[in-house]
Amino acid sequence: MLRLTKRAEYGLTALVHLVDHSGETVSARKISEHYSLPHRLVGEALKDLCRAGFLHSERGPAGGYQLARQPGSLTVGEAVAALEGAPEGTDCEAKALVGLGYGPLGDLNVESKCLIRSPLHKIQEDIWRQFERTTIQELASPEFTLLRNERGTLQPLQTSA
Amino acid sequence: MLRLTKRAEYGLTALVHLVDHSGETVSARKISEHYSLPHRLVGEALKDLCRAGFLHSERGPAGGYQLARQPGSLTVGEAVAALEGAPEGTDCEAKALVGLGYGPLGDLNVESKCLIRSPLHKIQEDIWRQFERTTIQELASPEFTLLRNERGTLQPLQTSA
DNA sequence: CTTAATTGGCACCCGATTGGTGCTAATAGA
DNA sequence: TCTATTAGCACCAATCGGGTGCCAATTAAG
Repeated sequence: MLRLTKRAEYGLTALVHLVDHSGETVSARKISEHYSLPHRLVGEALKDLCRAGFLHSERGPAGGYQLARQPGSLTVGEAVAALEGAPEGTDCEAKALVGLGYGPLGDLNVESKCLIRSPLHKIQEDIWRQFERTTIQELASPEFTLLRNERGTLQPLQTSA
Repeated sequence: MLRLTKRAEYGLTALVHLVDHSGETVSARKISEHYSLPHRLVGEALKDLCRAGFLHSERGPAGGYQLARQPGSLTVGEAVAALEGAPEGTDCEAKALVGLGYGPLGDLNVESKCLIRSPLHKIQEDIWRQFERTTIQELASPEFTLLRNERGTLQPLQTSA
């Protein structure tokens, strides 16, 4: 539960590989063979990342993919969103709309249920904030992450907040 | 993606209701009707929570459920674990074991893939830490949560760390 | 020019998971 | 006795995710 899809896992793995091989043009087959993953799915994930503009692609026998952005500026959140789609709002939001009169169910006091919405929504937001705070640079070089951990795992970055 | 199951959603909703009606014995049917949810599934969720020891149950026409623990000491993580099962480790862990020689695939350099494991695992742990830091008391009374937010959303609790 | 290896873009299948229900006990109040 | 509840399953149907098939477009190498 609360797990990432294989598509996201493969995509992040490929991103890490591309970070470790910056400048090279690496094919989906190379990546899949290197990590012993189904090469077709790795290809699909790479297509997603390419469609999102995170990668450059070249066709042909010497083709492959290359990072189009700096590893430190591409976040896990962006990548996961491109690989799995944007986080869907809880359907409780829809019911909140119903409670506000946008639906056919008027007299049900559904709104009281949605007392639960905001805290759960907050948790979801915290999760995503975590994703958006982690860059693929940190994925590729764990020591980078370890440094940040010494300062406090969940500490907000001082620049923004 | 990264969503909770309906079972967990209904269970948390029921817990919030029981917090708001502390001392009363409320039946699954009452809760389901109040929030217009499928009463059988609400019942299943309540059974789970009861099996986990979070609720007291009484049978018979006047039966129902009651909180067995203080709302401030029952965390969302505990409830979700009881409703959805414990968080399964990434199968990348299994592959890490393979990389260490516990499996039939020896020469694949799978371990390099698992460079991605620790950061992703860390993210998963952060998510769970978030769940275990949030109590159903906070779910039931959002203003409680708001107070905590003013002190910094992701700040570790000072008691433990 | 031909061939091969790649990306691009779908459609599709199959197995697992999930939402939801049926059924039958056990309990207990009216 | 009757009824409304919890307890514990088994089961079904729909959705979703992992994975594959297929074909077109591109491009390097022969």
